[in-house]
Amino acid sequence: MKIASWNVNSLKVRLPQVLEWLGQARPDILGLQETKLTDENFPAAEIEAAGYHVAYSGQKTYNGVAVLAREPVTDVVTDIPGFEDHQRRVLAATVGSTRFVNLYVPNGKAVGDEKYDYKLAWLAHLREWLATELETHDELAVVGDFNIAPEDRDVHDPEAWHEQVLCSTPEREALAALTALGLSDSFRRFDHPEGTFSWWDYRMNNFRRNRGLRIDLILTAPRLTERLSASYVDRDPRGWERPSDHAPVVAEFTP
DNA sequence: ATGGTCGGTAGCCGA
Repeated sequence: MKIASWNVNSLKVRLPQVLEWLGQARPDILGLQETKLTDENFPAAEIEAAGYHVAYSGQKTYNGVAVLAREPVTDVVTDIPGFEDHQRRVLAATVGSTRFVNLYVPNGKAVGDEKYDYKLAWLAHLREWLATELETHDELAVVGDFNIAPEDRDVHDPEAWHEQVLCSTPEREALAALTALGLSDSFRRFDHPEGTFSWWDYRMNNFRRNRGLRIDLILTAPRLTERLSASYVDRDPRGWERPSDHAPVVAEFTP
């Protein structure tokens, strides 16, 4: 089994690349973030024609998440229970025996900004929800754009990013509170070259210079962690014409 | 030199 996560920064623009990548990578489940499409504008027919079932939760202009899967998608949840939010950032679904939680974690804008406080509150509610999801689903995967670089080795220039948004101690502690539930950062179960990132700002030729951060993660519950056979970033689509600023991240499991 | 690019939208905001 192969699962993946990709912040596409507008599915309207990136649909051809998503279809291309589905064709070559053939993931069983793919979580998309920043679709930036209302549900009535979601390109479900094109995705289904590529052999994928799909569930989506979107809004105009901002945010928006979707789950694409080769098997039917059921038991869809689009909000953190008990946390009122008009921003479409959550899509949990069951695919086969896998419980798949796809997230677009708030960016936070800057440490101390009201958006930063919203981010930390959002993550605190997420933790409570995932604790209950873990009680009911052994094969839980939590994927998405977490907008948090877990450690300094996930940052091209840790000094420049020190205590900045995406790297601050409260954000990292909020992420650590998720992994403390028993969810493993699958990427770190394997060896990787230094400077492996998943997001590179469009500005300043940051991709060419590999000035990036690893903020797109696949967290796995123990029953999936023990079956992990690979976890990596597929950098290729970031180098395509008119790319997203994020690359897909992938995890593979033995049957 | 304190910006720099995208995408969506509408003449700026968010990332």
